[in-house]
Amino acid sequence: MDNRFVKNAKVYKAFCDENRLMILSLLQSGEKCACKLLEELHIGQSTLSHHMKILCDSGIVNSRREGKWTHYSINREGSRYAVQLLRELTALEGEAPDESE
Amino acid sequence: MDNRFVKNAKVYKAFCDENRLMILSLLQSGEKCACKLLEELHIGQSTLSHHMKILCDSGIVNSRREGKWTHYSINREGSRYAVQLLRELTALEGEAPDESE
DNA sequence: ACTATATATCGAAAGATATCGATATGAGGT
DNA sequence: ACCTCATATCGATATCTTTCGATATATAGT
Repeated sequence: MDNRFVKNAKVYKAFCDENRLMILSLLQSGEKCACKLLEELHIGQSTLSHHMKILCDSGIVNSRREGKWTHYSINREGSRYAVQLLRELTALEGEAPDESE
Repeated sequence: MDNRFVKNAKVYKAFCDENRLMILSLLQSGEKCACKLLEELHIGQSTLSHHMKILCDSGIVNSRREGKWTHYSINREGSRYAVQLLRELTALEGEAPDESE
């Protein structure tokens, strides 16, 4: 299997779990530390940490350590890449990849 | 958990498996029947059927029965929705959701 | 009605992921 | 040095996903 497919699949792992979508929606209002996210979600601390790792690995979320806290935010660069790649994945040949739509 | 998150997560299940990305890339050159897809992939027939079900359920792929054959194609409507939703999921509040970028 | 072909569904096994509680790490304060 | 708090990692378990081979369904041709 083309390794590119494996790598690209990983990007969308970020979006195929409902807890991670919830986390992303919480980050839309801006950077938040893990403890703040934890308050809003009904999951354990180690579970959150696991999801944050997947979100960061997929390039969709940034983490920033500041003292004891880890602050998370949506990564603009990674998000743009995910959107652009999705356009390409669903484009038809000969079509401009979904720019105008 | 907000049911919307569960539903949206399902859309991106289409993209988080390398075989399904491979299938999508095969469909970019146009509609193909299952048997044609099967030739190109190193998976069993029942496995392909399983992946096609997930792709159809996520709204990214259309199926069209014609006699013995089932023809699959990329669903423009569903793809546009997935791209647009991804923009919204990764947008920051107060920002136009990634239109200009 | 029988046969062949394409696809879907079923049931089992293997693998991956989500979840938890416990423990480890790391940073700050006392 | 010790303690506390925030987060990460570990190990176990439960659940979900992928995969397969076998079987069922559906269609077309004989």
